[in-house]
Amino acid sequence: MLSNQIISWYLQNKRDLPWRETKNPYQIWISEIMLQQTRVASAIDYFNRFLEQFPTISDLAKAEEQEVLKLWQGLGYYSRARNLHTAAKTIQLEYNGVFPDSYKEILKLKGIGTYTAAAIASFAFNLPHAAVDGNVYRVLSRLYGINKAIDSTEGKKYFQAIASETMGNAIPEIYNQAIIEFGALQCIPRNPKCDICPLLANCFAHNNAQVDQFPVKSKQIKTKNRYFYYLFLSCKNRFLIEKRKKKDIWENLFQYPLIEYDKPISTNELLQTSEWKELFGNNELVIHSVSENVIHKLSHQNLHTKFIHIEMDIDKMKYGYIIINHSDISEYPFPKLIEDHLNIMNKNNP
DNA sequence: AATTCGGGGCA
DNA sequence: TGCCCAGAATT
Repeated sequence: MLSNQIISWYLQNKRDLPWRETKNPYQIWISEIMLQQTRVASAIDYFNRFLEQFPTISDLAKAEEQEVLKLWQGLGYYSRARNLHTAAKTIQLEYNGVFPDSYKEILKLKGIGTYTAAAIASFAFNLPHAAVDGNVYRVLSRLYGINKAIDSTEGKKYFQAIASETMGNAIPEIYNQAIIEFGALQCIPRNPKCDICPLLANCFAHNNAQVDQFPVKSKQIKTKNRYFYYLFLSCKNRFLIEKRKKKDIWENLFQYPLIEYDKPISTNELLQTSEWKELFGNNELVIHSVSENVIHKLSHQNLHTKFIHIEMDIDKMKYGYIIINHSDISEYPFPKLIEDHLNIMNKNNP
């Protein structure tokens, strides 16, 4: 039986991962959120730090969002951290602090979709729900030669049904881990290890020399270019930041005052913009330096960025910005782009 | 149904 | 460089 073959492979090849040492639904929940669109290797340190600072649901629910985001700094997809915090407060209020133990209730929580609900339900409570993630799409599509697009509504529904069938009566908590691990280590995206695959004889993709044709995706990503001019306004050990509040990248993270333009412009042109004039008025300032163009690449955006280092009396800046000391950086969550610049400034001026 | 949300690893 | 990663929410 297929599920037994996969489980057998798993028991011989599985990795030791911190979230596999617990049945605590809270800890499993944290791991699953962190692992959304994120590699295992990237998540491990974040997982350990997070549980050290927030050992229980109650600790997380009582925290400030800013603390949660700070722990998430660098991991990306920050709505995960905001939703995690929201859901912790929901569990505290509506479930008396006890993590819900049914798929239906788990699915209601903010930031938990069908995959994560099935994962938690099976890993923590051994409930029979097939968890279908990117690994499972890849394994099943190759095994059965399924050419339905995994990013279409029809495809998702179809794969969910096939996944449930394939799971059969296998032990959910083990089977789900097994097929996911199989996809992560054995049936990997490029150059899968078919030469040592236990499912080789029954694999449609391999038997038809189409391993690189699965899974099928319909949409393709297109990237936009944005042009950021970050103003590093410093005076001795202090500088200005602001909180990003719009529904855009990095919501509720902090950054330097920003002038964004729809096309690249020179520093001289920047000085003529209405944004610049609005910002500084007649204040005296000295442009200490202008950085090289830093291209920060996100999945859907290329951020062409320059850091303008300006020395001035920052107490004369208009209301709306936060003046912080360099020693207080650890209290504010910053995007990687800003974090990198802060590290450079810190290295040059310790 | 299509778009948007980070950042890193790898051939 | 392009693709993908233990996806979900929003439009």
